[in-house]
Amino acid sequence: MPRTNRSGQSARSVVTDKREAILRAAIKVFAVKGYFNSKVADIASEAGIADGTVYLYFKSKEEVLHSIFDRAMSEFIEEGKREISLIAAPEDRIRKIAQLHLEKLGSDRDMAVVFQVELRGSTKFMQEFSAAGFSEYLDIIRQTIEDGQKAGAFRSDIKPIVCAKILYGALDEMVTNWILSKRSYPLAPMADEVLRIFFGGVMTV
Amino acid sequence: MPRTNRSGQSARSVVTDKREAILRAAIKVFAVKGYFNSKVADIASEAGIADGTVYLYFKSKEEVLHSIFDRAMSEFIEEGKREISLIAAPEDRIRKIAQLHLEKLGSDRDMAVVFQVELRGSTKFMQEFSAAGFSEYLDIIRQTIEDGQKAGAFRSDIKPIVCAKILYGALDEMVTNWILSKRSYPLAPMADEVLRIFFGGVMTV
DNA sequence: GCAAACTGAATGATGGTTCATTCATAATCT
DNA sequence: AGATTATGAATGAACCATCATTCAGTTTGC
Repeated sequence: MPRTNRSGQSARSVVTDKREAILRAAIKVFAVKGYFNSKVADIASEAGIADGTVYLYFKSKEEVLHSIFDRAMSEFIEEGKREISLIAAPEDRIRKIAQLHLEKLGSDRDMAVVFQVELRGSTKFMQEFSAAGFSEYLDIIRQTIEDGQKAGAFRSDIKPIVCAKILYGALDEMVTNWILSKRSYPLAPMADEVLRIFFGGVMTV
Repeated sequence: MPRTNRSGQSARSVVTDKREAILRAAIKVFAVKGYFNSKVADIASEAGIADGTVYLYFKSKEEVLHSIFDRAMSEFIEEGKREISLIAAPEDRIRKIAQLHLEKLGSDRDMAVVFQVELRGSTKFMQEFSAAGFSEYLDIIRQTIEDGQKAGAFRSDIKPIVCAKILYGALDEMVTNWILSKRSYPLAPMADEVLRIFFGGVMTV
């Protein structure tokens, strides 16, 4: 039962709303039960619609999962690029990336679970995701490191791409641990700890 | 058809062999198709036995996956502890851990895929795995860092546990990238690159 | 009143698990 | 030693619960 549009709200926005509702419901259901253990009926029920309605908006259960990734990733990349363009120093850019990464995932636990867990549930998904947004993200980090090397801020005896993977891996592990932790704590502040080691290393000077 | 026991080899070793065969087959099948997309029939076929035989050695498909983790992880931890006990300096111990981590996973791609991908396919598995071996592994790293801090080799303004997660996360990302990469390259040498940054940081001094 | 949106029961494929049966080998008997 | 019986590992066809997907009918919006 589409929401009555008192004003000029057209069918277009209703469609968007329902699509949105299905995606939100799917994120929640996937986060709790896992992709393979989630039934389409679960998603429909969570969204308060009939099973068949899901298929009016998505071709298949798998497409629902894909849509979740695509939307979240392109939003994230877009915001990231925008924020970064406002910052000059590579060092500060890296700091902003780390903060954004942890803020975004730390502010939506269900989404974080889907990203950290479901995305990695099959090499197939990982390959597809990798092709889609992940490699672009990694490349932004890589490029920033490279700029930092040219500017003399970062050591030049390390490969930028390896460096980018290390930072990503460290952040990623913070998120995974945060998800699995029984205790509840804010994720974003971990960025500082990660950066302190990433920038300065663990050895005493 | 049990192998004839010319000597004192009893049924015991036959049982172990077949269990082993099933586990090896499962690792291969899971690595290629993913846990949820693998049929028990696939595993049986790969092992050259009948479907039902799998259930003579394992309670369920899920127990097969669990056994893979348990065995591999306890072997790895055991070997790690042994090797580390021979080394005195915390810095060298960390180096050895990183090398072992990448050597082990780099020497068995199928096993690596199962560990990097299937293990993370559901929060349930992750929780169980976490309880089992992962937290012990992380704790070994943590303890080593702590020793290093006491010995004055590592900075004391960083939490050992966070530090351990960062190292683990970085190594883990190396493995994941190695798995997904189309190119084939040796994984173990990446340890040096990771350690250079982990120890010294990326900033110019 | 008709087109679009929605419903949810029915369908059909899938695949984990079971179990009646087979058969090679070991144990026992003569 | 040879014949007979017992054992239990192995088999694989069949069972049946589980969903993803479909579609004929209903409701809603204009």
